[in-house]
Amino acid sequence: MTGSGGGQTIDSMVTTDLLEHELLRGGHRITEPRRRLLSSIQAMGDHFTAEGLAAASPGVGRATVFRTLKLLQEVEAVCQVVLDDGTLQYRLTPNNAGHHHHIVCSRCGAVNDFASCDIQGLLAELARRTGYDIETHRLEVYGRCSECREELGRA
Amino acid sequence: MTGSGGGQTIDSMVTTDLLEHELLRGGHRITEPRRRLLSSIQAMGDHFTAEGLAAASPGVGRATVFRTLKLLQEVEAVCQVVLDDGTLQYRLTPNNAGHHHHIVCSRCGAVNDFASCDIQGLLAELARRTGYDIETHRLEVYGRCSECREELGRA
DNA sequence: TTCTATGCAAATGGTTTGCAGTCTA
DNA sequence: TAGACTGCAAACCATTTGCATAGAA
Repeated sequence: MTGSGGGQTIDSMVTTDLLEHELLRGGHRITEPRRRLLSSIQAMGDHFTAEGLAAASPGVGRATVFRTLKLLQEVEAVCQVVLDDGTLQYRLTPNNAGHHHHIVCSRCGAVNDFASCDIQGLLAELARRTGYDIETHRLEVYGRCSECREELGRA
Repeated sequence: MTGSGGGQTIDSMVTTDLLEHELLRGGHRITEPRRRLLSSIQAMGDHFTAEGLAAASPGVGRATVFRTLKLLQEVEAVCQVVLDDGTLQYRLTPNNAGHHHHIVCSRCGAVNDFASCDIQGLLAELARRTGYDIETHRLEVYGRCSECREELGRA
């Protein structure tokens, strides 16, 4: 269950391997606690909190959780998701995708990504109007995922 | 200096009055500490931090700063700005504008608003593709304001 | 063996809460 | 006067840091 072979889907195996690979590429070591964290991360699916990750990885110190999380961010293996209420969640970066955004379910917390950045036009005009040299942007979309909509509809 | 008459511009006076008005409309009282905070807020211009507001309002307790800040947010008189690094800033809501976004200078921290939400098309397609019922979104743009660009260019 | 990574616990930064006293409407 | 508001200090929560130890290369 915690190993990297088990009954996992090919996707999750690849994901874990990718994570380890990213760490190695960044010049970091693959240690037991890190392996456990990576495993927990992919077991938790599309989104997780630092707190949840710590809870799902007993025996791993809190500091290590945060240190590893920061490492994974540097290596761009995971990214932060800003929730509606300002809370932070984390998410596996999809296939090392570079720039992308999140659409978050405000009920169940599910996170999906989208890369289509049709705001380039908007940004260009914004740059023209404000005189800014635009570097980046942060776009998070909030709503109800289809599952939650169904559940609510039934209730 | 702390009063509402002083050498202030008409704009800032109006702003302060608007703030007081919003508080009243929300069923809240206008007290001395609050008056001081409102005054500090408009004196600080387009953006400020809780910390800065507290510093600019000596004699007003930290708790009151945060309580008032929360109040002003509820009344939609000020809004939060998420900085590049995840830090929070606050900003006067421009003319009670409803939905709007921020463009933040990553060097000097200046904040400007823009309301042009040309992402409706993007959001619509996103809704279609993901099955989400989209409620809101958060868009923050980061870059260098024209002044900072000039300064850097000169250096 | 060397140097990175870990765990613990204490420190931190930012924000919130409890409470008795103060002030506004 | 009644109840909202305040200041203080303590409580909180999430994250970070110091340090001695354990582990990977």
